[in-house]
Amino acid sequence: MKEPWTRDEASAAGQVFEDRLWALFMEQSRGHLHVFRPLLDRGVDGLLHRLSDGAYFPVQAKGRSSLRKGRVQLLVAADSVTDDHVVIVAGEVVEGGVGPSMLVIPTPDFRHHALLTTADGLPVYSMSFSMQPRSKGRWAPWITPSDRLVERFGVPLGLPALAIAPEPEPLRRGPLGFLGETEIARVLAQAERLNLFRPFPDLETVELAVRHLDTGRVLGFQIKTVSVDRASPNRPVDIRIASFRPAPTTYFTVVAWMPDQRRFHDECLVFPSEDLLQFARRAGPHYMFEFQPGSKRQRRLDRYRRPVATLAAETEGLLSDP
DNA sequence: AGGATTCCGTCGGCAAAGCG
DNA sequence: CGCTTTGCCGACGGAATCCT
Repeated sequence: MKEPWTRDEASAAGQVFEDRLWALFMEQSRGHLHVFRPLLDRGVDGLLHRLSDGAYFPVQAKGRSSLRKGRVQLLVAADSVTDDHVVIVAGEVVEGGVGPSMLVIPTPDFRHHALLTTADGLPVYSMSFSMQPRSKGRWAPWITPSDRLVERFGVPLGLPALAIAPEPEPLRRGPLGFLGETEIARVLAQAERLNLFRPFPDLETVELAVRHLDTGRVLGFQIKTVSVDRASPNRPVDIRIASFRPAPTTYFTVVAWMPDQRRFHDECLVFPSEDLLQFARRAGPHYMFEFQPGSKRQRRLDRYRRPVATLAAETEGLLSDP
């Protein structure tokens, strides 16, 4: 048994707990559940993406480095558990791993069963739960063995590992793709009520997940970048068929970099992944179509053309209640 | 023997201390 | 100031013990 975490190590312990949690999800789901982490912490520590149906689960992780009489105690500010979509996952950090069981509980249930008290005049929820699963306290319905976490998110244990198609090109997403992804993140970051997430690790076809802070709805953007100039104003966009997973929550956006002007074209494409086959064709291992920003001749793409500047507002609209 | 009582570890709750 | 840990207390419930 090593020395207990000191005070200034406590926040580090929280980080360790988070990382072990994400690793557990990846390990237990065999690739069927992907982890996204926030670019900016706005109350959600991670998004779990269930590949079978595209569902997203926002997760708030609560790790404790010491038990209190064999129990994990949580005191959380009331205003930090107001989002009903969030699932709280709490557990213990032990040397080299996590405790044998965890609390996996939706925020509304947590608020309902925890004690609402005050700390220095501010409302705080207080609770504690035992590591022993035999206990039959009020929290028992949400206590889960740490090695069966994914079942709480609708992913059965023992699934065959999801084959990850090896990418033929060593640089599947080169500097240009990163530039486009960063541009979309920059534009979306301007929306006050959107929270951005990136996959962790970076093997998801969805490259950016966007969550609305008010409605809790999530969509994933697959970002494609083309480079256009006078000589080649019309450039192909290809999507690997092996990794293409259309889902109602998945959208594509295509931005056009203009290297001679060192900026992006004002026009981009935004379309639901389920629309792709309406205008793309098969080309070997890829689906393919051409994008020419500003063109009047690609009629089938017209309904998806957008000014980049309106992307944030458009995304907020997509995530608002219908 | 059977019911009542006591005991004790666990659980829930609350406040405050500790710490950078 | 924000966050986690610590101290302390009362309620609960199962089990051991006691009483008649």
